[in-house]
Amino acid sequence: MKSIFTIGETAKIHHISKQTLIFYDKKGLLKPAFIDTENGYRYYSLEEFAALDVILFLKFLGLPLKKTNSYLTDRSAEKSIEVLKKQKQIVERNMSKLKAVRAKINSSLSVYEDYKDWADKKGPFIKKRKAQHALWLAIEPPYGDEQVDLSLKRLVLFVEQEDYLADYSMGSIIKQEDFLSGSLKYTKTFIIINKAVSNENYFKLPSGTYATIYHRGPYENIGTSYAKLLDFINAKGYTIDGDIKEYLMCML
Amino acid sequence: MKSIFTIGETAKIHHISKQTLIFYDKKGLLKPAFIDTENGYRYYSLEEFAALDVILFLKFLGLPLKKTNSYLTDRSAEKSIEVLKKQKQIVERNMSKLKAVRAKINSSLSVYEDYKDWADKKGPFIKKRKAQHALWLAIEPPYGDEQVDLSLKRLVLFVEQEDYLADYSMGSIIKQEDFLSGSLKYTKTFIIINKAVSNENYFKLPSGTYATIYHRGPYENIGTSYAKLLDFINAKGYTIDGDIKEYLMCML
DNA sequence: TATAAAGGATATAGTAACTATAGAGTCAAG
DNA sequence: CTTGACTCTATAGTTACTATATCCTTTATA
Repeated sequence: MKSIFTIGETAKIHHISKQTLIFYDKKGLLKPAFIDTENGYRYYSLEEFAALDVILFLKFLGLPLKKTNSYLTDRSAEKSIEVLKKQKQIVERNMSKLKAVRAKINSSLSVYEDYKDWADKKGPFIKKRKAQHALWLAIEPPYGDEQVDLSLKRLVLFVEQEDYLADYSMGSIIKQEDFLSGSLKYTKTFIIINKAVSNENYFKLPSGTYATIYHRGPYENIGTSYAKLLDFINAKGYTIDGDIKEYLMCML
Repeated sequence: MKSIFTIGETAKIHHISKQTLIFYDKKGLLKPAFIDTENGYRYYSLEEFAALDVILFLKFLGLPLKKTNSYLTDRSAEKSIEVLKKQKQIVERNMSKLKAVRAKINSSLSVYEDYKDWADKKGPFIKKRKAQHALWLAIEPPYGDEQVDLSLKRLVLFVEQEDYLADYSMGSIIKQEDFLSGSLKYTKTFIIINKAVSNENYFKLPSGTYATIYHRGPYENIGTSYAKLLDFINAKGYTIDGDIKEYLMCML
């Protein structure tokens, strides 16, 4: 049994271009079953199909062609099993990466939907929020913009090599008493991470009901937004539980 | 708040090279927040981090940089949501592709493990097999090698554009009565697919107990393997139920 | 304050894995 | 026997970096 296929058929069946097959031939990755000595036409058989399947498969997994080549040079059941097992691991890794990405998309989406919903209302509103994991860092006196910046930068650099950074969702914290007295003094910064970690600077942003306002425009005017928020809270007769968190939001 | 980071810090944090950042700058994909006019040093802020995150994210999803660029040129919550939703689809698609790949790996692995287990015994053996989906095609008289080839080729070409091709697991069928009378006449070919399809040529290879032998070496000697198989069946007093399936096996 | 290492800049060339195009020969159907 | 689909080789172009060389700037240490 040795069904033969032309280069065009082979390409079509595997959804690749003829040039790619010629390219693989030149690279020694996949030689045709034989070449017609008269006209130089390439002919492929089912054996090459199986090999090509492996090549495209490894390609899908992001393996460089050189490695694929070395895999294919000595073929045996043992080698095949080894390769397949390795691929299995890669697939699992990609799977979990994709899952993480999906989670990230969903969380980003909810933030944006949320923002879009409330953007036009401009005023403060009440929103139930899920608990979030975070790391905090103290801001040094005199609690000015520069100190806030430095603290945020340190936080980012700190979580740098860890893979638990959810996204660049971060901000600063104003103590409840300062907020109530109208003084907007930032004493801590925080950054949202994707899981609880054992670190003395870890804290959990509790789930609950949050009074929220979005501020847009020059940062100097942040005071007016906070004034509105305080008015809103007082008007509704709410009691504040915990410190005030100001999120930094960057458009995509 | 505008923490600034050097190119080195930015690269390190995002696990990419400085050159890549310079490259993105040149391509207009990601300009630094500002450039020091004195020394030409690039400085990045958290806003660029968010954008870079998106870039790397879309890159992970295999989006070409040009498209990423066009996405980033007009930023808005609406646009972000649109992009995120599109990405979500891509992620889902990749997920299901990976799942299919995993299934394929597992099935291939079981075939190879199976083969390895029995390869050295050389003789026939009994094996429980799961049900499989397949498509068959008639072989035209005089049922010679050439006709088998043509039939197999037709099968492959037939399932070409469908995405239900499990792998190139295929072969030919000998009728039970022909096998018992010692005449190895192939009357049908088949190809394994990954699901049931509504096609008149679809059939299900039932789960059950199969007497099996692996044949290696020149194809002309296949007769001796079949003889061994028949002896084995007779010696054990088994009754054959259904026709004989000969699988074509290609090493990876 | 001098100096060396670390980090920054530009510019150019090279790489992987194709893709596109040109120019010419081959095959198969009507 | 022609026409159109298919094949060949060869070369150039593309994408997204990566490597290398050469030089300038900043910063930590002697």
